[in-house]
Amino acid sequence: MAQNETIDALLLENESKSKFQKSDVEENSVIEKTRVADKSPTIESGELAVTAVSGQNESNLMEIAALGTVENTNLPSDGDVLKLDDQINGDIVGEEGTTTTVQFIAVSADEHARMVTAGELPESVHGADVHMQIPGAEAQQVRLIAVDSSGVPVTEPAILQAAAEQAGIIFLVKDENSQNTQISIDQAMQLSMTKNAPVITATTAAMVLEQNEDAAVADTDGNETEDDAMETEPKRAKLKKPRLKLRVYSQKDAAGNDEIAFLADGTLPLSAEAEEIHQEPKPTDESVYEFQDPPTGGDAEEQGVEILDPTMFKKGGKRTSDKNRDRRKIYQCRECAFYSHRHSNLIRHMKIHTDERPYKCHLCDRAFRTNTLLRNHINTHTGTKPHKCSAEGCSMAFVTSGELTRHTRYIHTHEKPFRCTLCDYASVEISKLRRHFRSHTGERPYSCDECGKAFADSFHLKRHRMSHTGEKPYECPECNQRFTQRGSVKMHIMQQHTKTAPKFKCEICQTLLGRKSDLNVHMRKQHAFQETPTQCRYCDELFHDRWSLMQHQRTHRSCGTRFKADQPLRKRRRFGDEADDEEWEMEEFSSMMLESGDGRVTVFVEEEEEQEQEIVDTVEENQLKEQRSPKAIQLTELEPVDKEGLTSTDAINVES
DNA sequence: CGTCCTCCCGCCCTCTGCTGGGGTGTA
DNA sequence: ATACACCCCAGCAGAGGGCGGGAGGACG
Ligand SMILES: [Zn+2]
Ligand SMILES: [Zn+2]
Ligand SMILES: [Zn+2]
Ligand SMILES: [Zn+2]
Ligand SMILES: [Zn+2]
Repeated sequence: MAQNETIDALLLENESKSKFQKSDVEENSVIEKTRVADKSPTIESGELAVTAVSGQNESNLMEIAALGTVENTNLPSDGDVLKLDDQINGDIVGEEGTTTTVQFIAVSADEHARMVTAGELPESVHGADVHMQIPGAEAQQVRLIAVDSSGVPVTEPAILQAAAEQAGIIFLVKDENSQNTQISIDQAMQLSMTKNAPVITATTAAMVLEQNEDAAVADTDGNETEDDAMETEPKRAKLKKPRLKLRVYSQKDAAGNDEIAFLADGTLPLSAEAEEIHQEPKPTDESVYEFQDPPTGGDAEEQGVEILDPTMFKKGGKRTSDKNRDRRKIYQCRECAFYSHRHSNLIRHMKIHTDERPYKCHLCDRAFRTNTLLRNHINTHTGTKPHKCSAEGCSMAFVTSGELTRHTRYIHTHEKPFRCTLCDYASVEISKLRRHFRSHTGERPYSCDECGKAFADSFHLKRHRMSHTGEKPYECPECNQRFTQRGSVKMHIMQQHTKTAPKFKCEICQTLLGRKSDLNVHMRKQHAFQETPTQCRYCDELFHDRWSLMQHQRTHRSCGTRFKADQPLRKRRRFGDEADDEEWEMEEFSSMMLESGDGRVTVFVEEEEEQEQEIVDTVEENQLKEQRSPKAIQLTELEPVDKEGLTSTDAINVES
């Protein structure tokens, strides 16, 4: 890679140690710094932070180095960390650790060719041709290459996939329903080599490694307290999953400007510049999105472990604040993967493995592990909420400052630091982004133990379970009928008792329906354009939608076979200039249009021309409009019209 | 240590939209 | 008389907003 290029890296740590991410505030600092540096904006998805920077290279080469580091360290064999590594390398833990670093490089096809020509890459390194969606940057078609730290191609699918997952890169192809389907990196590479390869989108995903039934990470203590007994399985499992962390750092460039750069983990020789960077010590913070400027710390390698006492391990510090890699002791819990470099924090942590709750509330029978928790709890009894919202007209107050900050973002500033890389969604909290992202990936971590149906959200599962128990928690105060969801009883009251439910009118046939979704069904059933027309059972006429056909046939019955011009005012738009195939019989319309004689027909026809091909599309457009602007909803509360009394004039008026 | 602050998971809520059986009008 | 059509409506799921409270980092 050329010098002076800014290289973005996704530095990844496999943190199975229950370290948590930084706050939204820290998150913001990333974004802000990025802007200060006048670089591309940074967007994070899930726990992954990616920074796209074009760098000083005037070519439009986009280089993104993503490191998925898979390493074994000489941890004790009963340490329950780095299970993923065990799985991948199959190495015996306890021996000198081995490290497999998979480097993903996104280059243009041209650059790829150049690298091969220049001997920087073996010819055999093939990549995945993907549409790379990097937040804040325009998506680019790139070739994603996977090599190890020596530049040797990595081909083992399991390692590739694990590294891609660690790096938080996911690959999506559109299925026949235009839905994104996630594929493995190996599949992406295979697909890329085929003729007529589909468009593969590579993007970044929230990463929480699913260890699934890996017994090694299963909860080992079984010491859940009564208070915790209601915790669900997913929660328990999740707590023990290895967590992947990503850091993005900045440094000053030669000119002293902020520059997004990366810190590698000491294993990857990317360039001279990169070497220099990752010799810098890493920050001392656990933040995923920590944005240090300049970098102040570096990951020290995992050090040897020596037993401090029977209840804890000690091993080398994973971070230092010292360029010389001063080795700080860390104290590891023997019950779980937690460790800390403060003994006192470990002691405090150990309380979660026992039922010890020395701090008892004198107002109720709850007890807590720490005094702070007790105090916060007592505040809920007394209503003491020291952190008051200062926004005008807002009387909310909170027990903690963090709650206030969050409230302010939700209600007042609408600041949403967490943005989806695949759509416009943004959220105040990262957990919401994770949840949202599952709607892109289709991931459904919460499954019903009764029927196996899986859900993307824990609440969905809980709500679903009621369908098995037959539980109907909500009751209509008027008629005592019971319902499964609150929304249902609300609707019931509006429709049955207060009669305040809005009506939705079909603009084609004036039918009034009680719900928008019923209108949708009506449109699909009655007014959807059918490619193959149906012939009137009494004459030769052909119709492309059911309602028109039925209306027409009605005229035969009421008036013999005499034609009557109460035809539907639906005319199929022409596809391009094709004037043939199954056009509406315009002659019949023209008499009717002349009848109206006020020019409105012309307007009607023109509007129809502007609309998309099919009536179905029209309906969908209307729905979109409604979503954008509630005022556009046709919420008429008119008296129901007599369906049989429709005339062509009525239908025309709908358009006005 | 005690404490403050940060960070996170998960709970609960609403709004929204689809589905399919029931009931009723109609041909 | 009866089969059919179709709106009505509860059931139920998808998505997102807002908050409570527990655990951990760091510091005095
Ligand atoms: Zn407020
Ligand atoms: Zn999205
Ligand atoms: Zn179920
Ligand atoms: Zn009622
Ligand atoms: Zn209609």
